[in-house]
Amino acid sequence: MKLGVSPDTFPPRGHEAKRISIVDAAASVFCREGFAGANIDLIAVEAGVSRQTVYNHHGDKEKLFVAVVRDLTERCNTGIFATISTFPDQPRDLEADLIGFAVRMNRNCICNRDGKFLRKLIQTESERYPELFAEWRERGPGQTWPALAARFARLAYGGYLAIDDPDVAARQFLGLVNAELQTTFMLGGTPQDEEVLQSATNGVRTFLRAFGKRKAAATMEKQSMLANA
Amino acid sequence: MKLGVSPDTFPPRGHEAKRISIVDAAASVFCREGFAGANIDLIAVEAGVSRQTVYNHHGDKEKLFVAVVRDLTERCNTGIFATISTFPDQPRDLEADLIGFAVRMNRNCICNRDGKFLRKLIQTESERYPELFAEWRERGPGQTWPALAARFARLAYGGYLAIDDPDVAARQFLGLVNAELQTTFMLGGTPQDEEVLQSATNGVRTFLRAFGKRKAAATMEKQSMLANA
DNA sequence: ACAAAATTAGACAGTCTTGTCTAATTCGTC
DNA sequence: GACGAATTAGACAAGACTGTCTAATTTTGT
Repeated sequence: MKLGVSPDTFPPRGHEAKRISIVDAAASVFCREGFAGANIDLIAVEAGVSRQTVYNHHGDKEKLFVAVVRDLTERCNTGIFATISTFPDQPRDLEADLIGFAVRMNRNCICNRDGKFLRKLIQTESERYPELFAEWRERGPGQTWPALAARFARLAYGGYLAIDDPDVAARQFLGLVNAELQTTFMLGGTPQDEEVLQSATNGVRTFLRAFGKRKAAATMEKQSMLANA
Repeated sequence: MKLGVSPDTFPPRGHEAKRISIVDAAASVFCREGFAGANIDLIAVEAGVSRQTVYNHHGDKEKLFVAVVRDLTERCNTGIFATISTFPDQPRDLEADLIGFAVRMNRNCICNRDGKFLRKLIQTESERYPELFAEWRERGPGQTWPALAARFARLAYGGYLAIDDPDVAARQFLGLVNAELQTTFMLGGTPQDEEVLQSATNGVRTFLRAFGKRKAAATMEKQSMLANA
């Protein structure tokens, strides 16, 4: 039932541990019930602390909500940048490497607990906290899209892809790679590994049909490497 | 503030008019506040009826919610099928026609009032009403995706596109065409006409680079000639 | 082991909401 | 115009939740 840090039977020890446990439980409850439906008592129980401790740490429900979104944004950003750092700059097998990257992106950033929660909170409550989610937009997509676009630009510069606008290409890449998961995402579900792989494979193939250079560069490089060996 | 049918100052006349007015107001309030936060009094005021009338028509909050989702699903489906019927089966200018279709799809089905509301309700409350949204999945995407895929299949059969799997192509088409609107959608916003057109244009161009026949064939021929040289 | 700080359980007032009920009023239709 | 059905305003009980307070207990640092 409870995900992550704190089973109720083992109350978290230490000030910081409690803070994290509260934020985690709050994320879960806010997601399930929405801001209005979220019950502080339930959050407290789920975090394994008393209600008063929740108030001691975070003031009131609204401040707690803000803390949750900030925390999730930060953690998701970390994950996304970590994943972007695994982007195949010098691909051995472009198709396979891009599929692998797409799958990692999905599993580690979009389908994991933090990603699901943050996405749902954004969708659900963005109109109630415009400033908060404007902040998210800057620190989240505002940082990650350019980072990803830069990697595609490098791939194009290296002769692996024929791309006009790396920003557009980056967005289209993710759009393609997630094309078959949209309904599942809408319903808040988590796709099976198999579906993720399938969608990524189809997406990358289409992406390469549009932007690939017919493997000429890669093939020739591989051949020259073989020749050198 | 209020969209659509009933300004409070002109109470809706007639039984059916009231029912519609209530469902419309409820859709709006459920979206803004979430199920738990939605206030029946507010729905009544916004619908221009008394609270008791809401209960007379729909029983209780939960039944009202179900009625809202069913109504929105129905109306959205109608709109989507109407738009699909404008799909360019015998395109004059394939790129322009597909862009036009994509823009219509966005404006009439995704960005309009019903589309926005239904999407938000699905995202927000699907976990609370699994059966209801399973029903939506069947009657909505379950009907519309095959219909769209069939049009792409016809286009391929007519020699305009080189498509392996029309279902995949249909999903990738929408994924591409909306690729640049994702963040706006997440935040519940409505993109400007200009952004919709931009995203559709970029998306269709990429789609045709991947699946277009004449150009693709020509390009591939040129590339293979270069590779052979 | 001791003192300060943090945490706990529980009570509490105040507020809000849902769904029902009633009596008065308005609407649609003949 | 008159009758029955629909609608309205308002009161109401029952329940839920937030945020505060207190007194007792536990944890932490020294």
